[in-house]
Amino acid sequence: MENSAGIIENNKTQMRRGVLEYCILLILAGGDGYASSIIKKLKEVNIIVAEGTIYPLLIRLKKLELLTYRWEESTQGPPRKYYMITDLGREQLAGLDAAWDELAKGIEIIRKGSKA
Amino acid sequence: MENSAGIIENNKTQMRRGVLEYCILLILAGGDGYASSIIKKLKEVNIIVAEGTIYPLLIRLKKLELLTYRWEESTQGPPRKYYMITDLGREQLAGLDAAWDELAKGIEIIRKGSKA
DNA sequence: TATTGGTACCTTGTATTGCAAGGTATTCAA
DNA sequence: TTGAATACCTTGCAATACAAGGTACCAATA
Repeated sequence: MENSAGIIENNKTQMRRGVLEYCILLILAGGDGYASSIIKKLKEVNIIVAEGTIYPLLIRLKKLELLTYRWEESTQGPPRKYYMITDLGREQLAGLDAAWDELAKGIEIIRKGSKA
Repeated sequence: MENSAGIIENNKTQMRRGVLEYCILLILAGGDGYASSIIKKLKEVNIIVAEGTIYPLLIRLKKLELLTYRWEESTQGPPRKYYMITDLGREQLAGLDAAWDELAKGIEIIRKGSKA
């Protein structure tokens, strides 16, 4: 699928890219969560992510020691892997905050310029 | 390079991803330009892009008929390929505007929530 | 007439990574 | 014991940013 009609959908996917790690760290900075709960939170703000995206991502962030996890029993099914942000994770998150702000600002400037 | 020290740099790259097509359309909506002039404009707002990124991208957008180009002589060197946005390009740009707004809004919400 | 520097174009190969699709395991209720 | 819901995870594909390397044009200078 590579006709111009599909560009928007494709680009939404691309825009999510790179922002996802940031979003996960943001969400976990506000409280522990497991894969499904994170997906749900993202969906609530219209950022749609697939399971196959989240799991490898959480594993990667854990390897980088930005996250850790603990197992917790659930009354609703199998045990859940609750992820928690680490101190290092919070440190990196601050950097990502700045990176996002810079990007958003840059785009804002271009946007204003393009209307002139 | 995949230690936690490199995460920020890596993520800045990832954040650019998907936003780049949007930026190029935005810039060209404000006036025609050629590869180097686009790179320069992006650099002015701290969005750093390599040549090897821009050229394939312009070619792709041209194939999708969001852009066209004309050759124009330069007094400063070889002729330049000036890209122009098409009507279809403007149409798609409107969609990308909306996609960006939605993403930015989503992140803003998560951000506020994570500080609570 | 070289040669050098600046500008501009483009391609190839690699690494990253989102996602669709497919798979396993646990709990509970019918 | 069967089915639905919930949770976990992996494999393979496709998209794409970038580093590195290459070609070509123009003007000034040696």
